[in-house]
Amino acid sequence: MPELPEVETTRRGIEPFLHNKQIKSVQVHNSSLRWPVPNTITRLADARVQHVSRRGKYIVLTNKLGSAIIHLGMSGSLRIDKQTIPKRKHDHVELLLANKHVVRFHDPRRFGCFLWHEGPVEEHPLLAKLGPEPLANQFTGEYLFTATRKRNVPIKTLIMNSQVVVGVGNIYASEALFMSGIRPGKAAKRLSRREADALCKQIRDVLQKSIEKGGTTLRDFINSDGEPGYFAQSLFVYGREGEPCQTCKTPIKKTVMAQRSTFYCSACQS
DNA sequence: CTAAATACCTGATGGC
DNA sequence: TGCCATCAGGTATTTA
Repeated sequence: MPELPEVETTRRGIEPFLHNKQIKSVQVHNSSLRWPVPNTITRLADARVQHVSRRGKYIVLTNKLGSAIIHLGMSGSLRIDKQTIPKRKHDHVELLLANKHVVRFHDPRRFGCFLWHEGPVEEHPLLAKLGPEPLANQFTGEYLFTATRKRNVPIKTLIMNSQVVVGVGNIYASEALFMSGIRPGKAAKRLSRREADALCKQIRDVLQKSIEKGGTTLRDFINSDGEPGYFAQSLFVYGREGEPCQTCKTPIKKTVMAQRSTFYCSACQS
């Protein structure tokens, strides 16, 4: 599921149920996620949740003892259920709340994680080396231009590198490059300053607009209210191989880059 | 240092 | 209907 807009949509969905709330208990049904869920995760229930935050695609739940670091991987979701609703297959972790609700972490492929860290969460190894947030002021055309210098990787691969900028996943990488008129396979170091400016702006715009619309739905994304999102219909190139470009009618091409499907218009993008 | 390959896992889909 | 191959929104880690 998760591109950054879905993660932010999820964060906003669970925040009202967790902010300043006391979790009654943490129940781990299957600890074999990408890394084992530690036994210390129960400390999440030992003090009120002070913050429900996000860094890149990581959702962070913080109390005075430490932080839960949650990632949804490829197929994960967090949702709010009534405790009377039976948990489903692949509901690996549950946070039982006082008000008869439960937060359920669901992840069929188990590429996600649910870790516990004590001390400043930004110092956790998974977070320490992350690049800027795409919607933060530090993410500028100048920054992106500098980051592309001497880099021979395809620009699509570069913008998906979380050490350069966080939160740009496979869907929105293709979309932002289309909106910028830049071919995904172009070597990063060949970008002009003007192209870097445009790409920065389009990354910000596509993510911001998607967050506003509540996230893209593909396959099994369920937002925290249990309702699917509804943004897939406004993608321009992703998943549209062979369909006419909405700008020039040229059929959209599909290629593979760093083992990921990549879509672009050979006429509009250079 | 960079870049590419590999690893983790289940489920949906399409061809035969 | 069943079986098999292929693909899927992520990213840390290993290898070159």
